[in-house]
Amino acid sequence: MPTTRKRTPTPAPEPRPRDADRSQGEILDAATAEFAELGLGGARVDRIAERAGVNKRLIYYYFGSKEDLFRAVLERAYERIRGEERALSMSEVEPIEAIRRLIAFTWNYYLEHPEFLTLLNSENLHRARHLKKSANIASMNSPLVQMLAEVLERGHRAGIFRAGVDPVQLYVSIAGLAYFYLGNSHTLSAVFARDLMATKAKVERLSHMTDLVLGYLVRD
Amino acid sequence: MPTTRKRTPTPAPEPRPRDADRSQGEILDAATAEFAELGLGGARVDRIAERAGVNKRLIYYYFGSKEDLFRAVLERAYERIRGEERALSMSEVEPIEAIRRLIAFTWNYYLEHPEFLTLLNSENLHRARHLKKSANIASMNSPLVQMLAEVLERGHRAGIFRAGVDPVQLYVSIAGLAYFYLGNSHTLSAVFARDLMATKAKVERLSHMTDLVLGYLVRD
Amino acid sequence: MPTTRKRTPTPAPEPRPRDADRSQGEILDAATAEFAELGLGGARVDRIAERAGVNKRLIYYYFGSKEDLFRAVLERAYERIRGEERALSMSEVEPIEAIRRLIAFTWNYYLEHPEFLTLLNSENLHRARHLKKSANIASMNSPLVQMLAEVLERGHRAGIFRAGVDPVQLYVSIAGLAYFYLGNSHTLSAVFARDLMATKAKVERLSHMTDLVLGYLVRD
Amino acid sequence: MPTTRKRTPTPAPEPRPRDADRSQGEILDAATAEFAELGLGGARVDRIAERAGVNKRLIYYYFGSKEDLFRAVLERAYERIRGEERALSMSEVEPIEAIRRLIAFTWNYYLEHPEFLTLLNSENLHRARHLKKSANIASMNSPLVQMLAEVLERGHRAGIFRAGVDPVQLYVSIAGLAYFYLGNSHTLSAVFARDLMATKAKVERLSHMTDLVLGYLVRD
DNA sequence: TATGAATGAGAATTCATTCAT
DNA sequence: TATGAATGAATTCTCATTCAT
Repeated sequence: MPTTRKRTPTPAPEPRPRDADRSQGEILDAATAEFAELGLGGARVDRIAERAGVNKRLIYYYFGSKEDLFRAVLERAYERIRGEERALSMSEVEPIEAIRRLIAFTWNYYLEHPEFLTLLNSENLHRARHLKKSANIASMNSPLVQMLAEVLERGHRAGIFRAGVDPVQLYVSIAGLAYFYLGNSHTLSAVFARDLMATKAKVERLSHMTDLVLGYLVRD
Repeated sequence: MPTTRKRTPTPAPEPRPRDADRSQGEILDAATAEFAELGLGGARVDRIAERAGVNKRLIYYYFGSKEDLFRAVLERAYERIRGEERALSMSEVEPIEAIRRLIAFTWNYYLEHPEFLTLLNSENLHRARHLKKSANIASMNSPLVQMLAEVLERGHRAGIFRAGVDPVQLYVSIAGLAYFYLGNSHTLSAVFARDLMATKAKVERLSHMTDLVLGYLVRD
Repeated sequence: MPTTRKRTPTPAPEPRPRDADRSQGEILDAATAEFAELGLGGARVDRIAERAGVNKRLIYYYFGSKEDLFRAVLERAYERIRGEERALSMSEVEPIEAIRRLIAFTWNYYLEHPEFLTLLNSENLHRARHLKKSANIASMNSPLVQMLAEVLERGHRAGIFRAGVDPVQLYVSIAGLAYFYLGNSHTLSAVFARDLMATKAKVERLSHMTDLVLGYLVRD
Repeated sequence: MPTTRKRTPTPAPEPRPRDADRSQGEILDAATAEFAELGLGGARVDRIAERAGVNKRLIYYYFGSKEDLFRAVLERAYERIRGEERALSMSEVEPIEAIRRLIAFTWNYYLEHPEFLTLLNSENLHRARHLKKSANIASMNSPLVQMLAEVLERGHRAGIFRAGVDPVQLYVSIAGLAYFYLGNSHTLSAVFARDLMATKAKVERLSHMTDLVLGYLVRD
C-alpha cells in the first residue's frame, strides 16, 4: 500500500460495532425465520447466528438458551400482530363493513406473515409450553374479540345481524378459515393438485370466507 | 454346570416372533405417536424403536430412513382418514342432515385423531416434501369433495341451499373451522384463559360450526 | 395365463437351483470385485451378496466371515496368476525374447486384471495377515523366478547378458515398473495432468520398460 | 466442604491450551497415521481424535468430514515430499551422481515415510477422488521431473547418457522400483519366504535399482 | 459487548453377524 | 442348500452449550 492509505489501519474484518439493541433485533429476526422454516426441533442455533451475522455466543449472552430464544420470538410475534390488530378501526364503520375488514385483515396478516402460522403450529406442538411461561400472555388477548363483540352487538341492535353470536367463536372461526387454507397450502395443493397460492385462488378464497361469514350473520 | 439344571430355561426377553407385517405395523404405530407428539425434527428413532418394542436396526431394515418412515406414517394416516370418509353416507340422507354429518364427522375425526393434525402441520412445515414423493397422493384426494358437490347440487335443486357454492372451498372451510380450534387449542386456551377442550366448550364449538355453515348455506 | 402354461406352477421368483459350486463361484466373483473396488474396509457383505445374487446368509455358510472370504478371494487371485505364469514358455525361446515376453506378460496381466493390484494393496495394508494364514502360500511362489533364473543363466552363458543379476530382484523390478504405473494411474494422471491410460501412453510405457530392462541386461 | 481443603486443585485433565494451529496439526498427524495404517475405510474418526488427544468434535469443527480430513492429510503429504524434493541438488553435480542421488532419495523417502505409500494406495483405490477435488494439485507436480530432464540432457550432451529418454517415464520407473518393493514388502516377504526389510536386503535393493537404471542410461 | 476454540451427550445410520425356518 | 427377519455394537456426524480471552 504505497500511496493510498486506509483510515483505519486494520485490514482485518471490521469488528461489528457494539450495539446491543441492534444485535438483539437481528438475532430475533434470524431466529424468527429459522424457527418458522424449521420448527423448534429443526432450528439450529449455529444457523441462527450465521443468519444474524453474530457470534453464536452472543445468542446465549442475550437469550440464555434456544428455548428462551424461541419464547422471545413468540412474544414478539404476538406483540406485533396485537399491535396491528389494535390499529384496525372497526368501531367507526357500519357493521357489515367492519366484518369485512376483520376478515380481510386476518387473511392479509396471515398471508404477509406466514412465519406467524408456523410459529403457532410449533408452539401448539409443544402444548403452549413457552407461552405459558411468558409473563405477558394476559395482555396479549386479542383486542379483536372486544371489537368484534361491539360490532356484533351494534349490528344486532340495528336489526342487521342475527342474535346470540359468541364473539370468541366467531373470531376463532374467521381465523380458522384463513389459517387452515394458508397454513396447509402445501399439502392441500398437493392433494387437490391445484395451486392454492395462485393469485386468483387467493382472491376467491377471501371472497368465499366473507360470503360464508356474512351469509351466516346477516338476517334477511 | 454338571449337576444343577435350570428350572426355567432362562426368562430372557422372549425373541420376538418373526412376523414382518406385525413388526412393520408396530413400528408405524410407534412412529405415528412419536412424530405426532414431537414433529419430524423432535422425533427420535431410538424412541420409536423403544415404543415399538423392536430393535432400532429393524426400522432401517424396513423403512430405510427416518424421512422415509415419516412418509410411510403420513401415507397411512391419509389412507385411514380416506377410508373413514368413504364410509360416510351423505348421499342417502336429505341435504341438511348430510351437511350436519359432514361437519360432525370432520370434527369428531380430528378430535379422536389429534395425531392427524400435528402430522399435517409437520408436513406443511416441510412444504409437503414427503407427500410429493408419495406415489399415491392422487388417489388420496378426499371423496368428501365429490359427495359434498352432490349434496350441494341436490340441496340447491330442492330450493334449500344457495347457488354457486364451490365444494372445495366449503370443504376447506369446514375442515378449517374444526382444525384451527383443535389444533391450536393449547395456545388458544392460554390466550383466552379458558379451557377450549372442556366438554361443554367442545359441544358449543360443534354447534357454532354447524350454525355457521348452515346459516350460510340455507336459503330462507 | 389362459393358454400357455408354465412347467413349474409357482409364479414366484424361481428359487435359485441348489448348486453349491456355482453359488460359491458367484460369491467369489462378487467379492473379488467388491474388495478390489473398495478395499477390505470399504467392502460390504450386503453388497457382495447382492452382486452375487445370493442371500447374505449363504456367504457365511460357505466362507464363515468377511475376513475368511477375503482370504479365499486372495488365494484364488494368486492361483489364477500363477496358473497363467506357468503357461509362459520362456525356456523355449532365446533369452532376449524371453525377457520381452516376461515383461509383456506382467504388463498385460496387470492391465487386464486391475483387481489383482488393488487386492495386493489391501493385503499389504493389512501386513499380509490373510496370506500368512493361507496354507498354500508356499506353493504359490511364482514359477517366473525359476524361469527367469534359467533365462538369465542361459543369456549369460551365451555372452548376451551381464553377470550377477539376482532373478528375484529383477522379477520384483519388472513387476514394480508395471505395477506402479498401472496401480497409481489415477493419482499419477492427476498429478501429471495427462492420461496415463490412453492407448498411446500404454504402448510407450511397455516400450520404455522393455528398453530399460534390456538396456541394463544386454552386454555390448 | 467447610473445613478441609484440596491441596492440589484437582489433577483433572488439563484443558488443552487454545491453539488452533496446534490442534489442527495434531489432528493431521494422528489422521495421517490412522489412514496410513488402516486405509480410508478402516480408519476411525474416534481413534484419530484419541490419537490426537482432542475432542472428536474438533475434527469436524476444523475439517468438516472424514473425507475432507483425508484430503487434507493427502495434501500435506504431497506438500512435504515436494518440499524435500525441491531441496535435492541435482543440477550441481555430475549426471551419474545426480541419478544416484535421485534414486537414493526416492528410496529413502519411501523407506522413512511408509505412510506416503499407503496413503497413495488408498487414494488410488478411490480413483484419486480427493486429489481431484484439491485445488493445489497442479502446483504439486514433482520438481524432480524438471530436474531429471535437465540431468538427462546434460548427460547426453556430455556423451555419457543415451538419447531419447523420457524424463517422466524414467521418474515413474525409479519410483516404481522403490515403491513396489517397499509397499508390497509384506506380501513379497510372505511369498518369497524371506525378509525383504532386513538391512542387508534393503542395501542390496538400492544397489540393484541403481545398477538397473544406470546400466540402462550410461553409454559404453 | 464480542468471539474463536472446545466439548459431552446424543443422533441417525451402518455393519457384520446370527436366528428361525 | 437357501433365505427373510432380527440384532448389538459400532460409526459418522450433530447440536446445544461452555470456555477463555
